[in-house]
Amino acid sequence: MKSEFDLHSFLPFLMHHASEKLSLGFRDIYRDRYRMTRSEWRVLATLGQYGALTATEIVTHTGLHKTKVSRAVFSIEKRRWLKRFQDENDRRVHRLDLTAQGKSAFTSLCEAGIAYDRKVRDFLGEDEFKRLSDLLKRFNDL
Amino acid sequence: MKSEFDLHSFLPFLMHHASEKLSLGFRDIYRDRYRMTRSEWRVLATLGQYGALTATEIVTHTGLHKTKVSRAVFSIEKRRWLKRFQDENDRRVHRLDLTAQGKSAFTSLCEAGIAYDRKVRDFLGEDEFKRLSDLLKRFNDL
DNA sequence: TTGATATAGTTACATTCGTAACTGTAATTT
DNA sequence: AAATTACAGTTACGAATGTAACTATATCAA
Repeated sequence: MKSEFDLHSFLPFLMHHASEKLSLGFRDIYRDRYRMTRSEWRVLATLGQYGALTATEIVTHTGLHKTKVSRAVFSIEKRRWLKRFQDENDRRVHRLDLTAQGKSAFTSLCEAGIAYDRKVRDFLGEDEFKRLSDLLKRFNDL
Repeated sequence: MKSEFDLHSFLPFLMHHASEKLSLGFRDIYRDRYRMTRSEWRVLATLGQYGALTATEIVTHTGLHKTKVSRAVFSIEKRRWLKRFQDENDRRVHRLDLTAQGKSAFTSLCEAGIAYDRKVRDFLGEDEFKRLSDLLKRFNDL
């Protein structure tokens, strides 16, 4: 009814759509190539990038819920893509470290990620791409 | 490991985070005020904005999966916020129309939406806000 | 020290989700 | 008109999710 409100111009709606489009485009890759979920991909990417971490550190890096991390770690472990090492000083903690297989999957997906990134960059244009990235980063402070 | 890939600069990741931040900020409002889910809010907003529609039309407008629409319509109907009218020419189809209660909930959430929009606009600045909206719209063509 | 509190990580449970299969109706082909 | 195909919408089912409760360990306070 009347009112100045328009769902299609509402930023949360707009943002969600763009985000889904973008996420799903890349999800097809890790899903088809390795049958991975998004949580699994993120955990793999974080471990690949930073080396051995604890589950809590992965939560901090990714913003994933700790139960998602717990489950993702479990299923990555089942594939033998990572190993746990109990921390000697604090026995609650496990260091999680990618195996050679895990690293090689990570490398393969990194390449795909870089290619995907290039595709999006070409689509938006270099300047706009940069502008968008910067704008999105500001939301961390919202 | 080496490689130029950085998850925190990866656009799908960046976008997802910004999107979640933004969506959840507004979700708190319709969730706390009416115990609604995101799908329900979107269906309500679409019917509120466009008047009576069929489920399929709602799918087209919102991009929601048809099962989500089906379920959201069912639960909005249960609250007596909408009524169904069977189409006379095509008995597969139902026109969905908000009741007075539904309209008043829509109006109330519209106001909240406009206020939220203003908040985000103030945060980003008018120019940046506009720029971001335009950039996001481009993803429809990706 | 012991008792209380905090933290790392997992698990149980109820809810939500997406895929695919289904029901009922309409449109098209033979 | 009968058979086939297409479409609107719902439902069944398995997978994924979030909340809250839990286990085990560590830290802090009395």
